[in-house]
Amino acid sequence: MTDDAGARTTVTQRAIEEIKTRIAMGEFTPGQRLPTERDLAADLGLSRSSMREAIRALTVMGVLEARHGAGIYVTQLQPGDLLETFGVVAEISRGDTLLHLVQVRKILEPAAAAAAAARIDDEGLARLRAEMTAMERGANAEEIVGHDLEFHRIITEAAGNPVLSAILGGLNSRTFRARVWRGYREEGVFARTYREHDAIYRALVERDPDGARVAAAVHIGAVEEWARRQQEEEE
Amino acid sequence: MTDDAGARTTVTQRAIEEIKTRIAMGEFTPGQRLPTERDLAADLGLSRSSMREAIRALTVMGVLEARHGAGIYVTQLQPGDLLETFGVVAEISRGDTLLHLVQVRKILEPAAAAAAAARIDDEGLARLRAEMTAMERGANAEEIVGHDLEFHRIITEAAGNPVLSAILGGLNSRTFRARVWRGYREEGVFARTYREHDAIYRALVERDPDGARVAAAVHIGAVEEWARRQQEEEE
DNA sequence: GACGGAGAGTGGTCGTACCAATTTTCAGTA
DNA sequence: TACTGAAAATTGGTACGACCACTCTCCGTC
Repeated sequence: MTDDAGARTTVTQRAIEEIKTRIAMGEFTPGQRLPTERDLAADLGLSRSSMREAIRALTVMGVLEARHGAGIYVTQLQPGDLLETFGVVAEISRGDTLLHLVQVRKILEPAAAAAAAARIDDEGLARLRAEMTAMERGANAEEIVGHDLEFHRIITEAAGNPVLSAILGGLNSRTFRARVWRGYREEGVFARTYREHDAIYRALVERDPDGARVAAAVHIGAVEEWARRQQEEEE
Repeated sequence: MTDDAGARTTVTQRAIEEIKTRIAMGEFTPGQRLPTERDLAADLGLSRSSMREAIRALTVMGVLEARHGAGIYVTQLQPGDLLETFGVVAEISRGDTLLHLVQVRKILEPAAAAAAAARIDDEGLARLRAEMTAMERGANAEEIVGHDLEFHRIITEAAGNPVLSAILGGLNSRTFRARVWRGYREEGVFARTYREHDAIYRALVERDPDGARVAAAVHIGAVEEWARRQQEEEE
């Protein structure tokens, strides 16, 4: 406040950057309990209120976790933590961005399916089978969405890249998924989806990366068609 | 505080969700000025301090922007806004996650290069040429890093998908890039990088999507080798 | 009409008091 | 001595009020 470093910034933003830097430099490590809010505020030279704002920001970013009465902890800093807010883009976007988002999925999901074809174990395959069955039996859209999500999540996990999982997890948020299912008004869409899931599943069973890649691309292609229609309706 | 919805949450978190919902439902629109902090707090039934924490969180998420003395605004909600914190994963990660991050780039950058081959205009090509020249003339690592980043950014922009641009923007953060360049200790690495950039550039000039895809994959493959060595050294 | 200054409004910061959840300490009992 | 339960202390969460720093609007003057 007395001294501005040329750029107009806030003490809270400075505290955010300082904590991030200390983490990046290894001074604060994954899972570590930090000093108390009060001590951090004193250490970094700002009020407790402003420090709380910084902590809230870092919490939302997945860097810190506040436990009421117990202290402030650095998260494990896993991609799942750090990309927690990634889903907001899927929740909020419409029109153009929705389409662009699906097009990114069209790049990533075939690659994930190909990697999964090489790596998925028998338990993973059994769980995929179970999700497909549960989807068939689904009583309502919400249940179907849940199993649809789980089907994709199992494949993505099997690909073995947590960054990829976190990104696809965000792109595949429940809210977004429910929008897609609600947007499917034509008859026969469930049957087609089931067939597409089955094609992916069979390629995984055969350990056929290219087959899985193509099947996933066809499947996402249908979602892309939907998103393109959404975009056109909004114009 | 008087009424908990089963799950233990905070009034601040509730306010965050409420604002997000109002945006997703179209009640608050891109670029709109929101009611004042004081009014929002009264409207949502919490204190101004807690409301400020919520606003800070939404600001860091790229959903809102606070202008000192002028009010709180909804951002344009573009992918570049909403994925602003995406870069934290690149800034903080090391070891395994660094490698996984590069592997995601290895999926996305070839796809971006292929799309760019179909779409880039003459101006884009000229700018790529200029960045390659500037990189050759770079006086120090920082300058080289800047032009390296810009080279990749031009290609990604030319692909025409803002979600993809934002993701690769985050994966390609300056901090991360500087780490890679600092990690390059062998001789000849600059020359190889230049050759790889040139191969990408030539494929773009030829409007050859597959050529661009392969050239980009080779280029990222080298970064992957570096990340793999980083991981092994840390074990 | 243009410019400058004053006042009002609004975000940013600080400090204090108190509440809500967790952890630690202490006393009592077996 | 060890264990348990209650009380005290600690720590995050919330609210409030005062004041500072910045922006915007309005009004007066040239």
